[in-house]
Amino acid sequence: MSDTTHSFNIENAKSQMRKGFLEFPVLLIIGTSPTYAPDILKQLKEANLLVVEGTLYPLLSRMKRADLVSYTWEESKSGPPRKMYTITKEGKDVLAHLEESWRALDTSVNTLIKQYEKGN
Amino acid sequence: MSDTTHSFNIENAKSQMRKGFLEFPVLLIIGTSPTYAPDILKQLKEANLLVVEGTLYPLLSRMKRADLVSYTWEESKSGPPRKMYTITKEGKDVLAHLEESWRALDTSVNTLIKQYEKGN
DNA sequence: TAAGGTACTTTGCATTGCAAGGTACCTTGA
DNA sequence: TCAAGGTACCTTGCAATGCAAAGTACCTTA
Repeated sequence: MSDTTHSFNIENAKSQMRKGFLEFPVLLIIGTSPTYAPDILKQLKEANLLVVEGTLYPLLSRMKRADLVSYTWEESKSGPPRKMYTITKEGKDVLAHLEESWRALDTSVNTLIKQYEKGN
Repeated sequence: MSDTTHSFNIENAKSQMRKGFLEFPVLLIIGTSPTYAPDILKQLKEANLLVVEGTLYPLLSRMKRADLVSYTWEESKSGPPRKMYTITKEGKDVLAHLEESWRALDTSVNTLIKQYEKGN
């Protein structure tokens, strides 16, 4: 019930998968290994999922607010301190649902593509 | 250059793939065979891509405005006339780009998933 | 000819993505 | 030592999407 107050409601994971797509890859990256924003941007870029600061920072804030991730400040040898993000237990649960939704979407779309190509 | 005036600019097909995802499956459906809105809704539902009228109709209008689809009125034996949508030449071109973007996205995400699962 | 089904449209809101601009910390080298 | 440049984080304002809900209009049929 308390889930309805924020946007990471598991029940509409499928809807979320379409509306706000980026939380999925970002959560995957943080889930793989704790990181901070500029590194996430770099990884997204390497994966050909271009995202910019103005998109990522608000997204991270939302995920923090929804308790999908947590962060600790960590000193750097080359500049100001970094917010190192780590996935939470709840984040892992949501991630599992997002992954399921992704696979369903993947299957659906690829089916539509096959139908399209069958007709030339 | 005139492409920048509407939202189906091929150059940001990749960005579009994330922001407005639905145009891709809808264009696939219309491209496979001419149809009208309620039938598109039915096909999307069968593909587990739930969409509602309030989303689909404006999307169809946008695609019409961008010349990705055209329509003709067609009489029905069970109610008011229908707007039968057909994909245009330009629509097929855009669809090819969207498909390419989709495959890239598909690969990227599945790579991130594998990396995540490798670390447990 | 009224009732109900089918089809299309519009309005208003919440949310996302992004460009652009801003703040603050830290290192380095002149 | 302190200015310059790099790194990191944050915010604001706009355009666009997704959706619920309400509305219009056509057509069949009982």
